Amino acid sequence: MDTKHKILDEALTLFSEKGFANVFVNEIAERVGIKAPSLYKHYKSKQAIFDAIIDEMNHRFEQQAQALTIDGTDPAADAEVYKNMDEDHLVKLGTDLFKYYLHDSYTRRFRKMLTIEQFQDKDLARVYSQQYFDMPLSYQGMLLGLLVSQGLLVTENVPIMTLHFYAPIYMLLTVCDREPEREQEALKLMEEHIRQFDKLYGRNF
Amino acid sequence: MDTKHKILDEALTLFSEKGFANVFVNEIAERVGIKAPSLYKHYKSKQAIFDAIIDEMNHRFEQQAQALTIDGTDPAADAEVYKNMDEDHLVKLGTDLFKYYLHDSYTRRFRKMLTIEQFQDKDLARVYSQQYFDMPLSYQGMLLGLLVSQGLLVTENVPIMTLHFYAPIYMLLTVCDREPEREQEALKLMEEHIRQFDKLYGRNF
DNA sequence: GTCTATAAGAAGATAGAC
DNA sequence: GTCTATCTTCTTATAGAC
Repeated sequence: MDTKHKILDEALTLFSEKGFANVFVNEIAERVGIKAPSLYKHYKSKQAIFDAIIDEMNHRFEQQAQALTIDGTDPAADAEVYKNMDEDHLVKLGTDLFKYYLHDSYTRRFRKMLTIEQFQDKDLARVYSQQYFDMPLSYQGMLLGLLVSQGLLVTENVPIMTLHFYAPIYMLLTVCDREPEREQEALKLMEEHIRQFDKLYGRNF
Repeated sequence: MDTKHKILDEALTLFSEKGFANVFVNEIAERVGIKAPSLYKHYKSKQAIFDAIIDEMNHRFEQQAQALTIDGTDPAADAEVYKNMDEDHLVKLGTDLFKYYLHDSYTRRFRKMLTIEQFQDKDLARVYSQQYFDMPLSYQGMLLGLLVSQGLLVTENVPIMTLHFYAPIYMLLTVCDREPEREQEALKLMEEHIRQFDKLYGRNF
C-alpha cells in the first residue's frame, strides 16, 4: 500500500478508537513509519486526512448503493434466491449480515468513527443516518418485500416489519462495537430474534 | 443553582455537543459567568469535572434503579395498572417513554455525551450498555412479562419479545439525537411499530 | 471565590537540508 | 518524500492580589 493510503488507514484506526481530537498527527505518522512533518507532503492538514477518509467512504458507499440497486432492479433474479428460504436460511442470512458488519475491518472502524463524530456537524449526522438507518431499512425492506411476494412472510406493513427485523440487529451491533466480549451473547440473541421474527411474520400453517 | 453545580451543568451541555476533548475550560467558565482560573477553585482539573458528571449520574442511576426495583417487587400493584391495557394504552406508554428519554434535558445530554465517549475506556462502555441496553431490557421485560401473565400478550420468549419492543425505540431515539428534525417521522414510526407489535404479540381473537 | 498575569507544555504546521 | 529543527498557537493550570 502506498504511503498516502496507509496514512488514511492508520488514521481511521486511531480516529475510530479515540476520536479525531484525541489523535495527534504524531501518532498517525509513527504508525505509518514516518515522522509527523512528512505527513504534510501527503495531506495539507490533520483535518484534510479526516476529510479524505470521509471522501473515500462516500465513494465506497456510492458503489455499494449502486450494486444494491442493480440487484434490486432485477427482482426476478433475487426472487429465485429466496424461493427456498426457510427459517434456518433466514437465521444464516441475518447472522452473516451481522458478522460481516461487525468484523469487516473497514466497515467497523468507519462506523465507530462516525459514532464518535456524528454530533460534530450536520453532514456527519446525515452520513450516519443514511448509512446505518435509511439505507439498511430501504435495502432490507426490498429483500423482505420479495419474501412477502413469495408468500413466505405475511404482513400489511413491510417497512415496520423491516424495522422489526433490523432494529435488534443494529442495537446488538452497537453493543459489540463497545463491548466486543459480548459477541457470543449477541449472536445468541440474534438467532433467537430471527427465529421469533420468522414465527411472527412467517406463514402460520 | 450554586456555582459548583452550574459548572457541571454547563460542562455537560458542551461535552454532549462537542465531546470532552473539543471543549475548553475557557468555554465552560464563560457559560458559567466566571473566568477559567476560577473553575479550579471548584474542581482540580477539567477531567475532574467530567468525573463529577459521571459520579452524579451514577448516583441518579442508582436511585432510579432502586425505584424501579421497588415497583418491580410489588407485581400485584403493577398488575393492577396494566389490567385494562389495550393497544392505545400501549402506544401511549411507548410514545411517552420515547418522548421522555428524548426531551428530558439531563437524560438527553448525558446519553449524547456517553455516545461520544463510550469507546474511551471500558468503564464508560459498561455504563452505556448498562443504561441503554441491559437496564431497559430488564425493566421493560418485567413490565411486558406482567402483560403476559395478565394474558394480554402471548409469547414463549419474553426477553426476545422485549427486544422486539425496545430495539426500534432505541434506534429511533439515536436518530432523533443526531437529527432532531426527524422527530415527527420517528414518532409516526414509533406508533406504527407499537400497533404492529400489539398485533403480533397480542391475543389473537 | 474571583480576578489578572503568566507559566508550562502540548500539538499542528512550516522551513529548509538531504 | 523524508528528515531535523523550529515556529506559532492554543490550552491547561498555577501564582498571587483583592
